[in-house]
Amino acid sequence: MSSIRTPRQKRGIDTKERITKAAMALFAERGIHGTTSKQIAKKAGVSIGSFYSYFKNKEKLLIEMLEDYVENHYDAVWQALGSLRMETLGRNDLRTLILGVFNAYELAPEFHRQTHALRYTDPDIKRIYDREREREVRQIQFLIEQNAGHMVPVKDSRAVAMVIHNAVENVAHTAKFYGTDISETALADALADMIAGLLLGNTLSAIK
Amino acid sequence: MSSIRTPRQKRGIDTKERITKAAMALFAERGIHGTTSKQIAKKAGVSIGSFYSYFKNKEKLLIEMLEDYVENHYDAVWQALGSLRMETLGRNDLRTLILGVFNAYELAPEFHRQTHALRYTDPDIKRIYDREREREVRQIQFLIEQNAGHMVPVKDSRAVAMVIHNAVENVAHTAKFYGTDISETALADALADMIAGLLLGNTLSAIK
Amino acid sequence: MSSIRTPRQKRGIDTKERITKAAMALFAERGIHGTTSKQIAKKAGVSIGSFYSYFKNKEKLLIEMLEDYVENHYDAVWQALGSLRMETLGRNDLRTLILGVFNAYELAPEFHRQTHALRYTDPDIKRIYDREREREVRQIQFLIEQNAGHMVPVKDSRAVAMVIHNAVENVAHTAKFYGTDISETALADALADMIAGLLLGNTLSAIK
Amino acid sequence: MSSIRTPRQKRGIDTKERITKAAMALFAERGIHGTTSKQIAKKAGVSIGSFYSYFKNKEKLLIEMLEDYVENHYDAVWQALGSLRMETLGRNDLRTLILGVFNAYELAPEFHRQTHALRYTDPDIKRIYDREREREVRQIQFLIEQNAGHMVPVKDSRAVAMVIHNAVENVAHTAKFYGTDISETALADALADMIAGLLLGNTLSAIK
DNA sequence: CATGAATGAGCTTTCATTCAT
DNA sequence: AATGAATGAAAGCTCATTCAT
Repeated sequence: MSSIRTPRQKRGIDTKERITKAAMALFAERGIHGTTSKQIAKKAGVSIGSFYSYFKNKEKLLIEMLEDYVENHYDAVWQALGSLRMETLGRNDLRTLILGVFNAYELAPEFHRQTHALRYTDPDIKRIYDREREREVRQIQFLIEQNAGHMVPVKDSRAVAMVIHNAVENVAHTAKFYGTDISETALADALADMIAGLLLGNTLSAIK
Repeated sequence: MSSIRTPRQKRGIDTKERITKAAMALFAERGIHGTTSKQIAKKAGVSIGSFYSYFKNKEKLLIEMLEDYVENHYDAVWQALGSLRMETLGRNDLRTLILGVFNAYELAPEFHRQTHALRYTDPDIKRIYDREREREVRQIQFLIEQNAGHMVPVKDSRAVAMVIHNAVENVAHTAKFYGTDISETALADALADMIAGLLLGNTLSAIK
Repeated sequence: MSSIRTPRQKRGIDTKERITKAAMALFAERGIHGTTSKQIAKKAGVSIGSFYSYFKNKEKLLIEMLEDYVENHYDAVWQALGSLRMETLGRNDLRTLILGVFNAYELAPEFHRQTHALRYTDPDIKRIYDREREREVRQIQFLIEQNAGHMVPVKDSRAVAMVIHNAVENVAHTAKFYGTDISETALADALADMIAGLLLGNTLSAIK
Repeated sequence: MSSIRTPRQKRGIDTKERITKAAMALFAERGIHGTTSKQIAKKAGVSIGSFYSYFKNKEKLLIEMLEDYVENHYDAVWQALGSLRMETLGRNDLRTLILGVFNAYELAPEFHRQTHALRYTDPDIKRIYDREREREVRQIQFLIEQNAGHMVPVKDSRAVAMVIHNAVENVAHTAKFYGTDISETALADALADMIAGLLLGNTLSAIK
């Protein structure tokens, strides 16, 4: 019966958004597992019944929020790309890109952290993050292949792209989630050197 | 008060071990959050009362198991190190080390995956993994500094060590937790190239 | 969070009352400590979830019930007062008042007995009974002071009021809770004589 | 089987006493319900198995302790009596006796408070306190009857004795358990006046 | 005799979800 | 459409007591 409502009018859209906003705030504040559907409904100023007419269940709400989020995160990650000219791509451009990635985590760090935890555990969430990873790896791979002429030749561009992606992602997590006494710029420098060493065969920047 | 039993006799040690074994199996099978203390006790063939006389609560059991585990994991990660001579450390030695790290994940992959998820969420677990990371980063940093003579000079050895650690860790997670169509050896090759590019300034191996 | 429901509609009020009634019956039957929240819910024909949406916990239920009860008990204790004229207050009026107090215990003797036991032990319950005692002592003190003209002068009217209160209370407990072979009227007579001896300086009644 | 040990040798007596002492301290500290048999055994430096070979169960321990205690309490209550000459018993002697009763509560006030709470609830404890009350009431009644010549004649000496006992007991509880801003001496004065008014027909003391 | 490991019934409480109004 | 009262499975944990060693 009770089919899930897909809001078409303004009021419905507002309500759905209010729920999403409330959930985002509460997830950040007390964790996903620590937040109950009642709390979300209350914070959104909506009855629990309404909540369940907009979202089949808590899990579906989370999935929907996450799909939205990764879209935005992806855009934020790659927005710096537009301003770079590939033919002259150098170690400092890598550094800029990396800092752009770090920045993208400011969008909703707690939500990212919380959901990424579930990637190890929840198959639906894993699927979303895996799909996202695939997109980013392909993007990196595309860049490598497009610029093969200016770079050290690469045996397995997909493996290389994956390794670069994983390195950047985990260093971003260290910087943004786990914390470290090392500064973000120092991390970005080392990371840029490492990737430059691989792709550009040029480690002079590290020597400087 | 509720003094936790520290078993001294054979029987007590057996019991504690049986609980730990049962927990390990169940955590892998249905996840940490999906496993109840009653289930663990039942699988261990022990009363729930016994469970709670050996462990203050589920959390404490987990912590104790994890402390044990990371110790073993650390040993497994670095065991390949003994057979290497630093003066001649080359790209292929890095590759061997990396495959050794991948291998260390076979110890208890599901347990590692499940607990690492909680690193984002549970402060006690975060502390353990952070401590472990520190240990490994220091080890890498030590290697870098010891072999400074044979390597490309490095500006900030701690940041470099952290970046290398993060890269290897996340690629291992991709290989062992998230899954990918890329083979482990291809990943290890790309990773070895990347680190060699940074430290050895020598990417010919990638070109071969 | 776990916002406790304050029922506004008929259904909710019914439910809350059903819980209260069931609790009252079970407390009398098997004691407060011997009654579980599940039993109460079951007897009230309500789910355990409902129980906990009306009362934060068993303790809070008890407190709410007790606050209600002492209010009614107080009214019952003093209702006989209205018909007395102070200027002519005599030993027999005291006797009437005392029997009125005894009677007030018929409201819910088991509940009174059970909760009064906790006065020695539970701070919240102690607070309620202490507040009630204060109210009654003030009432007695007021009567003494209002009628100072017709009475033996009293040095410390508050101490005297407390002593009278305590005497009447404990004799009522003997009559209603602990039991004795002495009849209630005999106790009331002795008590009236004692108080009359103190306030009216007139113990002839005892001789009669 | 496991019949309860009645210790005849010194060591056994010591052990039993150590358990009793430990229980007394813990009952005072955390309440009777808040104390577990394990805690008692631990504090007594005895195994839980030993505990149960000296006492059939926690309840029996409590009963045994209480029987002992009321004996001592009774002695303490009446010790002031020896020094009084009945023929000349006056209001101030009553006051002295009352202060003696108050004092007797210093023996183990928390234990008295805790156990007296159970009088309303636990039949075995009720029996002990009822028996004790009977003893004291008889003692008072005896005094009244012995001194009938010097006193206002009394209709029902048993009822009078009960009323006096109840008054004194409850005022002692107010002073020692519930607490009040009225001083103990003020309470004793008012109480002495009240009893004197009943027995001695003499309230001049109150007037001074 | 002493020990303390083991037992397990039973308690309180939470929360995702449903459905009558 | 919106509401929120009602549900109940299920979790974590305690503690008096027993009995094999």
